[in-house]
Amino acid sequence: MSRRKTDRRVLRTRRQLQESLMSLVLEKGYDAVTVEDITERADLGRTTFYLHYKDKDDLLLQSLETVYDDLVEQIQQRTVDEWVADGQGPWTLAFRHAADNARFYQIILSGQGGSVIKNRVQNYIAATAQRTISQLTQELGVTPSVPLEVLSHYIASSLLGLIAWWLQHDQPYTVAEMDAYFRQLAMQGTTQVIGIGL
Amino acid sequence: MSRRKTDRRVLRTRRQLQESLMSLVLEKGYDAVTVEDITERADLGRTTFYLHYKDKDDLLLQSLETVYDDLVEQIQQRTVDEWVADGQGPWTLAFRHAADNARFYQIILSGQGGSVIKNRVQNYIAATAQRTISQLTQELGVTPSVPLEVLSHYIASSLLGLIAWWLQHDQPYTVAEMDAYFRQLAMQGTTQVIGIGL
DNA sequence: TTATATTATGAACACCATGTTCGTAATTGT
DNA sequence: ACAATTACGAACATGGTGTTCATAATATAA
Repeated sequence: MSRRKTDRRVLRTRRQLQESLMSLVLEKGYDAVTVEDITERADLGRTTFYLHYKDKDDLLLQSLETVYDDLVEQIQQRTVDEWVADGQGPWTLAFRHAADNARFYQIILSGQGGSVIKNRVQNYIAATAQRTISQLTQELGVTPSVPLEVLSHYIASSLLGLIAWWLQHDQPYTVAEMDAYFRQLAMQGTTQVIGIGL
Repeated sequence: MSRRKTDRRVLRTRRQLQESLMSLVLEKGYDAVTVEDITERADLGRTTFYLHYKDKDDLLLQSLETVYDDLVEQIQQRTVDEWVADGQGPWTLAFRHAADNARFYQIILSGQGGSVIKNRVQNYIAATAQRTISQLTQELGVTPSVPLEVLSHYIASSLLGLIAWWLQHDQPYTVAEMDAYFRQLAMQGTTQVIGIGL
């Protein structure tokens, strides 16, 4: 007993299902993919799918969590001081990651993709942002004039919104440009960006 | 001949379908509503639905357009000077409109609601913002340091994102507070909001 | 290696929503 | 009143979902 998740079959099955979904999304879009499509490509019985996941959304969300583990590590490895020193922010990595998996996010973020997905990703970003900002303000001993939650969700939605727009228009600007634009908008505000004095 | 859309039956049918959808969404959510639900409540044959709309999304989108006509008029009736003079922006109306139809947008914007809906609304806001900003910069004779499209989509996504968060958390702040927060964030930027000098 | 528990299988099933067809009835504008 | 349009409803084909169950395959622990 107490043989938790060591069973090779389980790991193998889940990995195949995740890979199958990813590749199918790139070919047919998200909505068009059926559970049977997935299991067929994975060389598994359709019944097996429901042995591991509740539905298609469930599979995608768990897959994304796996994917994000890399990103989270990258972000958390750098200290706040380093971000400030670089004059960059965690969003640089976000733009890069999005560009690397452009076709995938183009579909997922289009809204065509699963219904709840985009919101989940946004909440994830917001939570990360909140942690970072909270840490930053404590180190500097300052107090934001806007509730932390409002602040973090503002950043998360604008960042994800820009990324979605950027990808859907086939990246009309480089990663560096988008990073610069976002930095100006988020940090200095639209007033200065537009060119109005104060 | 040339009796375009004057037929009472057509107008009556479409109005009933729209009203039925709206009320059903408030009761069951968006996904849970079926075409039969709609036609049943509207006292119409299911076949009739397909005589007017392609599917559920089609009906919702056309309904929203109707709803937005009011909002657009309100916004366009005020000149840029008036907005600047007030120290407000069109977003004030957006927060108010959202609050007035809170339960509806709570569902629609949750992502649970139709897949493409949220994106459409966002694009609509972005387009409106772009028109407004374009007009503003021409009057003032300034040139933004960020492409207009980037700017407008930044504003649109952050505004809609904040509204969505605000509604999903049952409006933890007043309209006035949210308006003030958004104004600070959008215009002055996060740097000043957080409390970092420059 | 053997025993036992776990997992994969595939056929079958019930279910439900979708979108279309077609002949008929009702209503409308002229 | 007449011709055109629209609403009707029953029927049908389609297709995906999620579940059940008996059976086979496979992994783990002893």
